[in-house]
Amino acid sequence: MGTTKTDFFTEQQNELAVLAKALGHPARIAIIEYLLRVNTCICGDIVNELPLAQPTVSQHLKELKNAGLIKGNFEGTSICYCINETGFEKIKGFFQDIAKYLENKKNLCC
Amino acid sequence: MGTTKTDFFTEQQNELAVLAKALGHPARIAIIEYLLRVNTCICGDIVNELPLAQPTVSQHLKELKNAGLIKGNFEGTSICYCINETGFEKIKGFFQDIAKYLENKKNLCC
DNA sequence: TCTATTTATCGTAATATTGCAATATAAATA
DNA sequence: TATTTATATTGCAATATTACGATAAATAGA
Repeated sequence: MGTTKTDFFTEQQNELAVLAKALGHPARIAIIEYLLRVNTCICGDIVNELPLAQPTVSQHLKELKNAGLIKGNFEGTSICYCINETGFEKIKGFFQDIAKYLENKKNLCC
Repeated sequence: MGTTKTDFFTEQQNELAVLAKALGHPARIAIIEYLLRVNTCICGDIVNELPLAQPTVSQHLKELKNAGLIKGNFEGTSICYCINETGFEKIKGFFQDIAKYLENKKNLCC
Protein backbone atom coordinates (compact mmCIF):
# COMPACT_ATOMS: atom_id res chain seq x y z
CA MET A 1 0.00 0.00 0.00
CA GLY A 2 0.90 3.65 -0.06
CA THR A 3 0.97 3.27 -3.83
CA THR A 4 -1.70 4.75 -6.06
CA LYS A 5 -3.63 2.12 -8.03
CA THR A 6 -3.00 3.76 -11.40
CA ASP A 7 -3.81 0.60 -13.35
CA PHE A 8 -7.47 0.90 -12.49
CA PHE A 9 -7.90 4.39 -13.92
CA THR A 10 -7.83 5.69 -17.47
CA GLU A 11 -4.65 7.08 -18.99
CA GLN A 12 -6.26 10.49 -19.16
CA GLN A 13 -7.26 10.41 -15.50
CA ASN A 14 -3.73 9.46 -14.51
CA GLU A 15 -2.26 12.13 -16.76
CA LEU A 16 -4.47 14.84 -15.28
CA ALA A 17 -3.65 13.66 -11.77
CA VAL A 18 0.09 13.82 -12.47
CA LEU A 19 -0.25 17.38 -13.76
CA ALA A 20 -2.38 18.48 -10.80
CA LYS A 21 -0.04 16.78 -8.37
CA ALA A 22 2.91 18.63 -9.88
CA LEU A 23 1.09 21.88 -9.07
CA GLY A 24 0.21 20.63 -5.61
CA HIS A 25 3.03 22.33 -3.76
CA PRO A 26 3.33 26.05 -2.99
CA ALA A 27 6.96 26.15 -4.14
CA ARG A 28 5.96 24.81 -7.53
CA ILE A 29 3.05 27.27 -7.76
CA ALA A 30 5.55 30.02 -6.89
CA ILE A 31 7.89 28.84 -9.66
CA ILE A 32 5.10 28.93 -12.25
CA GLU A 33 3.92 32.35 -11.08
CA TYR A 34 7.48 33.64 -11.23
CA LEU A 35 7.94 32.35 -14.77
CA LEU A 36 4.68 33.96 -15.84
CA ARG A 37 6.03 37.24 -14.48
CA VAL A 38 9.57 37.19 -15.85
CA ASN A 39 8.87 35.05 -18.91
CA THR A 40 12.28 33.35 -18.88
CA CYS A 41 15.04 33.17 -16.31
CA ILE A 42 17.98 31.04 -15.30
CA CYS A 43 17.73 28.39 -12.66
CA GLY A 44 19.73 30.42 -10.15
CA ASP A 45 17.12 33.18 -10.22
CA ILE A 46 14.47 30.72 -9.12
CA VAL A 47 16.72 29.41 -6.35
CA ASN A 48 17.15 32.99 -5.11
CA GLU A 49 13.43 33.67 -5.38
CA LEU A 50 12.40 30.70 -3.27
CA PRO A 51 12.87 30.19 0.48
CA LEU A 52 14.34 26.74 -0.05
CA ALA A 53 17.81 25.26 -0.47
CA GLN A 54 19.22 24.74 -3.95
CA PRO A 55 18.86 20.94 -3.99
CA THR A 56 15.22 21.24 -2.95
CA VAL A 57 14.49 23.76 -5.69
CA SER A 58 16.28 21.55 -8.19
CA GLN A 59 13.97 18.70 -7.19
CA HIS A 60 10.84 20.82 -7.61
CA LEU A 61 12.05 22.00 -11.03
CA LYS A 62 12.59 18.40 -12.05
CA GLU A 63 9.04 17.48 -11.11
CA LEU A 64 7.58 20.39 -13.05
CA LYS A 65 9.75 19.48 -16.03
CA ASN A 66 8.75 15.80 -15.88
CA ALA A 67 5.08 16.79 -15.81
CA GLY A 68 5.62 18.93 -18.91
CA LEU A 69 4.77 22.20 -17.18
CA ILE A 70 8.14 23.93 -17.68
CA LYS A 71 11.03 23.65 -20.12
CA GLY A 72 14.74 24.13 -19.48
CA ASN A 73 17.40 24.86 -22.09
CA PHE A 74 21.12 24.96 -21.49
CA GLU A 75 22.69 28.36 -21.84
CA GLY A 76 26.37 28.04 -21.11
CA THR A 77 26.76 26.94 -17.52
CA SER A 78 23.22 27.97 -16.66
CA ILE A 79 19.84 26.58 -17.60
CA CYS A 80 17.13 28.84 -18.93
CA TYR A 81 13.66 27.91 -17.72
CA CYS A 82 10.26 28.90 -19.07
CA ILE A 83 6.62 27.77 -19.16
CA ASN A 84 5.92 24.70 -21.30
CA GLU A 85 2.54 24.96 -22.94
CA THR A 86 2.34 21.19 -23.52
CA GLY A 87 1.35 20.44 -19.95
CA PHE A 88 -1.03 23.33 -19.56
CA GLU A 89 -2.81 22.49 -22.82
CA LYS A 90 -3.64 19.09 -21.34
CA ILE A 91 -5.23 20.60 -18.24
CA LYS A 92 -7.10 23.24 -20.20
CA GLY A 93 -9.89 21.00 -21.48
CA PHE A 94 -10.65 19.68 -18.03
CA PHE A 95 -11.14 23.13 -16.57
CA GLN A 96 -13.07 24.34 -19.60
CA ASP A 97 -15.49 21.46 -19.08
CA ILE A 98 -15.94 22.43 -15.46
CA ALA A 99 -16.37 26.12 -16.28
CA LYS A 100 -19.00 25.27 -18.89
CA TYR A 101 -20.75 22.96 -16.44
CA LEU A 102 -20.84 25.59 -13.71
CA GLU A 103 -22.25 28.23 -16.04
CA ASN A 104 -25.28 26.09 -16.74
CA LYS A 105 -25.88 24.25 -13.50
CA LYS A 106 -25.45 26.53 -10.55
CA ASN A 107 -26.54 25.23 -7.13
CA LEU A 108 -28.07 22.03 -8.37
CA CYS A 109 -27.04 19.93 -5.39
CA CYS A 110 -29.77 17.84 -3.83
CA MET B 1 11.24 17.24 7.40
CA GLY B 2 8.71 15.75 5.04
CA THR B 3 6.63 18.79 5.89
CA THR B 4 5.94 21.53 3.36
CA LYS B 5 7.24 24.95 4.46
CA THR B 6 3.90 26.67 4.01
CA ASP B 7 4.88 29.63 6.19
CA PHE B 8 7.28 30.88 3.57
CA PHE B 9 4.72 31.11 0.80
CA THR B 10 1.74 33.40 0.30
CA GLU B 11 -1.72 32.38 1.39
CA GLN B 12 -2.83 32.34 -2.22
CA GLN B 13 0.05 30.09 -3.25
CA ASN B 14 -0.77 27.67 -0.45
CA GLU B 15 -4.45 27.75 -1.30
CA LEU B 16 -3.82 26.98 -4.97
CA ALA B 17 -1.43 24.20 -4.00
CA VAL B 18 -4.03 22.62 -1.71
CA LEU B 19 -6.61 22.69 -4.51
CA ALA B 20 -4.20 21.23 -7.07
CA LYS B 21 -3.05 18.60 -4.61
CA ALA B 22 -6.65 17.56 -4.01
CA LEU B 23 -6.92 16.92 -7.75
CA GLY B 24 -3.58 15.12 -7.80
CA HIS B 25 -4.95 11.59 -7.59
CA PRO B 26 -6.69 9.66 -10.39
CA ALA B 27 -9.47 8.52 -8.05
CA ARG B 28 -10.29 12.12 -7.20
CA ILE B 29 -10.18 13.13 -10.87
CA ALA B 30 -12.54 10.22 -11.54
CA ILE B 31 -14.91 11.43 -8.82
CA ILE B 32 -15.02 14.94 -10.29
CA GLU B 33 -15.53 13.61 -13.82
CA TYR B 34 -18.32 11.34 -12.58
CA LEU B 35 -20.06 14.22 -10.83
CA LEU B 36 -19.80 16.35 -13.97
CA ARG B 37 -21.51 13.52 -15.84
CA VAL B 38 -24.31 12.64 -13.42
CA ASN B 39 -24.63 16.08 -11.80
CA THR B 40 -25.56 14.69 -8.38
CA CYS B 41 -25.41 11.24 -6.86
CA ILE B 42 -25.26 9.50 -3.53
CA CYS B 43 -21.98 8.43 -1.98
CA GLY B 44 -22.65 4.75 -2.64
CA ASP B 45 -22.77 5.37 -6.38
CA ILE B 46 -19.26 6.78 -6.25
CA VAL B 47 -18.05 3.81 -4.21
CA ASN B 48 -19.48 1.48 -6.87
CA GLU B 49 -17.98 3.54 -9.68
CA LEU B 50 -14.44 3.43 -8.30
CA PRO B 51 -12.09 0.43 -8.10
CA LEU B 52 -11.33 1.14 -4.45
CA ALA B 53 -12.69 0.00 -1.09
CA GLN B 54 -15.37 2.05 0.63
CA PRO B 55 -13.12 3.49 3.37
CA THR B 56 -10.62 4.59 0.73
CA VAL B 57 -13.29 6.33 -1.32
CA SER B 58 -14.63 7.96 1.82
CA GLN B 59 -11.16 9.34 2.48
CA HIS B 60 -10.86 10.74 -1.06
CA LEU B 61 -14.30 12.34 -0.78
CA LYS B 62 -13.25 13.95 2.47
CA GLU B 63 -10.18 15.49 0.84
CA LEU B 64 -12.20 16.88 -2.05
CA LYS B 65 -14.73 18.26 0.39
CA ASN B 66 -12.07 19.85 2.58
CA ALA B 67 -10.53 21.51 -0.46
CA GLY B 68 -13.94 22.93 -1.38
CA LEU B 69 -14.21 21.05 -4.66
CA ILE B 70 -17.33 19.02 -3.82
CA LYS B 71 -20.30 19.37 -1.49
CA GLY B 72 -22.23 16.69 0.36
CA ASN B 73 -25.73 16.98 1.79
CA PHE B 74 -27.47 14.41 3.93
CA GLU B 75 -30.44 12.75 2.32
CA GLY B 76 -31.86 10.24 4.74
CA THR B 77 -29.23 7.60 5.36
CA SER B 78 -27.28 8.56 2.27
CA ILE B 79 -25.22 11.62 1.37
CA CYS B 80 -25.81 13.44 -1.87
CA TYR B 81 -22.61 14.73 -3.47
CA CYS B 82 -22.10 17.35 -6.17
CA ILE B 83 -19.53 19.79 -7.55
CA ASN B 84 -18.79 22.79 -5.34
CA GLU B 85 -18.06 25.84 -7.42
CA THR B 86 -16.22 27.59 -4.57
CA GLY B 87 -13.04 25.62 -5.08
CA PHE B 88 -13.07 25.73 -8.82
CA GLU B 89 -13.63 29.48 -8.84
CA LYS B 90 -10.40 29.87 -6.93
CA ILE B 91 -8.40 27.89 -9.49
CA LYS B 92 -10.05 29.61 -12.44
CA GLY B 93 -8.05 32.84 -12.27
CA PHE B 94 -4.77 31.01 -12.19
CA PHE B 95 -5.49 29.07 -15.35
CA GLN B 96 -6.96 32.09 -17.08
CA ASP B 97 -3.70 33.94 -16.43
CA ILE B 98 -1.76 31.07 -17.94
CA ALA B 99 -4.07 30.80 -20.95
CA LYS B 100 -3.75 34.52 -21.59
CA TYR B 101 0.02 34.32 -21.20
CA LEU B 102 0.31 31.44 -23.64
CA GLU B 103 -1.81 33.17 -26.26
CA ASN B 104 0.62 36.07 -26.40
CA LYS B 105 4.00 34.47 -25.76
CA LYS B 106 4.32 31.24 -27.65
CA ASN B 107 7.74 29.61 -27.74
CA LEU B 108 9.60 32.43 -26.11
CA CYS B 109 12.04 30.22 -24.23
CA CYS B 110 15.70 31.18 -24.54
C1' DT C 1 -36.26 -2.51 19.82
C1' DC C 2 -33.73 -5.11 16.37
C1' DT C 3 -31.77 -5.26 11.98
C1' DA C 4 -30.25 -3.59 7.67
C1' DT C 5 -28.10 0.00 5.19
C1' DT C 6 -25.01 3.73 4.53
C1' DT C 7 -21.12 6.36 5.51
C1' DA C 8 -17.24 7.69 8.64
C1' DT C 9 -13.38 6.70 11.59
C1' DC C 10 -9.53 4.05 13.56
C1' DG C 11 -5.46 1.55 13.21
C1' DT C 12 -1.84 0.06 10.56
C1' DA C 13 1.33 -1.36 6.74
C1' DA C 14 3.53 0.08 2.55
C1' DT C 15 5.14 3.65 -0.03
C1' DA C 16 5.84 8.61 -1.40
C1' DT C 17 7.14 13.31 -0.52
C1' DT C 18 9.75 17.06 1.45
C1' DG C 19 13.95 19.12 2.65
C1' DC C 20 18.78 19.55 3.14
C1' DA C 21 23.94 18.60 3.66
C1' DA C 22 27.35 16.58 1.13
C1' DT C 23 28.95 15.61 -3.07
C1' DA C 24 29.12 15.01 -8.07
C1' DT C 25 29.03 16.84 -12.68
C1' DA C 26 29.73 19.88 -16.37
C1' DA C 27 30.87 24.04 -18.63
C1' DA C 28 33.44 28.47 -18.66
C1' DT C 29 37.44 30.87 -17.70
C1' DA C 30 41.93 32.00 -15.77
C1' DT D 1 45.12 22.17 -16.41
C1' DA D 2 43.10 24.22 -12.28
C1' DT D 3 39.49 26.88 -10.58
C1' DT D 4 35.21 28.83 -10.39
C1' DT D 5 30.28 28.75 -11.22
C1' DA D 6 25.84 26.56 -11.88
C1' DT D 7 23.02 22.76 -11.48
C1' DA D 8 22.05 17.79 -10.46
C1' DT D 9 22.35 13.69 -7.67
C1' DT D 10 22.83 10.94 -3.51
C1' DG D 11 21.59 9.65 0.96
C1' DC D 12 18.95 10.18 4.74
C1' DA D 13 15.54 11.76 8.38
C1' DA D 14 10.93 13.38 9.15
C1' DT D 15 6.48 13.40 7.72
C1' DA D 16 2.51 12.56 4.49
C1' DT D 17 -0.25 9.71 1.52
C1' DT D 18 -2.57 5.59 -0.01
C1' DA D 19 -5.18 1.66 0.87
C1' DC D 20 -7.93 -1.44 3.47
C1' DG D 21 -9.92 -4.42 7.32
C1' DA D 22 -12.34 -3.78 11.35
C1' DT D 23 -15.43 -1.19 13.59
C1' DA D 24 -18.33 2.74 14.87
C1' DA D 25 -22.23 5.78 14.20
C1' DA D 26 -26.51 7.12 12.50
C1' DT D 27 -30.78 6.55 10.20
C1' DA D 28 -34.72 3.77 8.16
C1' DG D 29 -37.75 0.26 8.32
C1' DA D 30 -39.56 -4.33 10.18
